[in-house]
Amino acid sequence: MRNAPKAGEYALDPALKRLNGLTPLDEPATAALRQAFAGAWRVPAAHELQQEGKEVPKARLLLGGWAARFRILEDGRRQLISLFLPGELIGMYDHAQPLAASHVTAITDVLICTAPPPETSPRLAEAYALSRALEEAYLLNQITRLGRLSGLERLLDLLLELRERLDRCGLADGGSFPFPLTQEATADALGLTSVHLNRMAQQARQTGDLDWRAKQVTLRDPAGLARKLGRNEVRVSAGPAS
Amino acid sequence: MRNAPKAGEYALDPALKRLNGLTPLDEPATAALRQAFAGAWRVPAAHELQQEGKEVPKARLLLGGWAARFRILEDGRRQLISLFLPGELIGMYDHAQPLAASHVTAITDVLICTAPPPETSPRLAEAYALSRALEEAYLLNQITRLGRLSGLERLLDLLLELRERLDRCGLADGGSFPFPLTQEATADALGLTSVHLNRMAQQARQTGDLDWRAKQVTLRDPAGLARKLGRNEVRVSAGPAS
DNA sequence: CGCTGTGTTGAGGAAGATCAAGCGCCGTGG
DNA sequence: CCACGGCGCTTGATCTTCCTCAACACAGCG
Repeated sequence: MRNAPKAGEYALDPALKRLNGLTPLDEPATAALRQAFAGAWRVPAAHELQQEGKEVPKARLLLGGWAARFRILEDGRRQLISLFLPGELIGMYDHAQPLAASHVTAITDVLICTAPPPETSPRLAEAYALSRALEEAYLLNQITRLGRLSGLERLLDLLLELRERLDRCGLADGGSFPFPLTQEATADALGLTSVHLNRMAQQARQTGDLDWRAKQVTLRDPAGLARKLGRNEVRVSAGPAS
Repeated sequence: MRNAPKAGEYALDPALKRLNGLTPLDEPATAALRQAFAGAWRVPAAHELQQEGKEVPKARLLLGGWAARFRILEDGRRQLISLFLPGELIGMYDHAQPLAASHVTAITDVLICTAPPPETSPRLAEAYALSRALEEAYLLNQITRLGRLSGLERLLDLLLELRERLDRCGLADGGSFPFPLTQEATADALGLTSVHLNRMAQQARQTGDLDWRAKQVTLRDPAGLARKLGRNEVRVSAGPAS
């Protein structure tokens, strides 16, 4: 975790930028968010944020760092279901006593806070709704990735998605972005073995599409790559914003 | 579609049974639902209910028949993302002008109605929330299925899930239930080719675990099979009801 | 300085895809 | 009534992708 910043180093901007980018927030919303940020706490890498089958605590907002949602089978096989990036919601449900459908752990050191309730402001509620719709769309992406793409395609498709998502909170610099997952964890996300993932990564390097070292990924020509893979940007609302 | 009942033949029970099983509904909720049922309409098999990228019309409730959510890649590869069974919600979102993240088509002839708004009653809102949480849990199931299970495991795991879901609306009879998907469509759901799926099905037949013919599936000993696969029932709430 | 975790490479094997053909069933039209 | 055609299911042969097992290199860290 060499390159994972300490929790104290995180700017609060990414989360605010993402939510505000989903839909313009009003004064009560930003005020509530800033107050929530003030009560944020840090969770070190590899620690549990949620345990499958246990009751989900209050909805939380990820302010900095990466977390992952996964399931483990009885024989040890592991599937990484999705990733949580800065500005994304963890465990927001509308029903009583929700149970976690998966584990969640911190991948890097992580900064989280309690999410202000949607009743705070209609604008905040709208931002949450959009965030959850995006989350669902990412799950659908993951399903088609695992079901119908080859190993190499899966890797590149995932990286393109992450680039797009990080861009929403200002954490992508062109085709470059932090990528704290080990190859092992990446393989678990893509339904591959780490050995095979490694070979696919080499292949992507040799074609020049990918530079991946020291927890940092650079995609040469993300737009062209997306076109080649037949991947288009995720949109969940016909409105002017996202 | 020989065995698909005509839309007119559907009882309205399944949907009501499912929703009421999620959380006990009150008088306003059941009244609103019955009124919505009265305005239900029929969509023939293979017709579109929703188109990817287009704006989602009002939220709908599936009263009878099966529908499927899927994506198609540019080169024709197809991934069936999830299934909609009687009593399940289609296209309910909390934000303005939602865009469909996938296609939805009717697999059998289908009976649908507009879903009464959640504001109708807090009980109805709770039922919707639980329904959506279950839907998310099924997506997670699908992800681990595609990512980490073998072909044979995928088939049996999916069938176990469908049995459980149909049981919620009273459409499963022990280990037996209607299964209107072709092998081709089933393969698309499981990320396999139809040829390979066929072989896995034969294998399951030979071990006696599965009887699948004429759009009808029977699982011998679903509980034992679930145990063998390490699969446990889906629960999304710690409350007394599901 | 040795340990552990992560990435890399090789050789061989298994799961699943592809290509191709045939069969039964049913609806359609002559 | 029968011939035809299409669709869904089944089977065989061959090829590719991905997995398994094993070893080693390298870096960070106690």
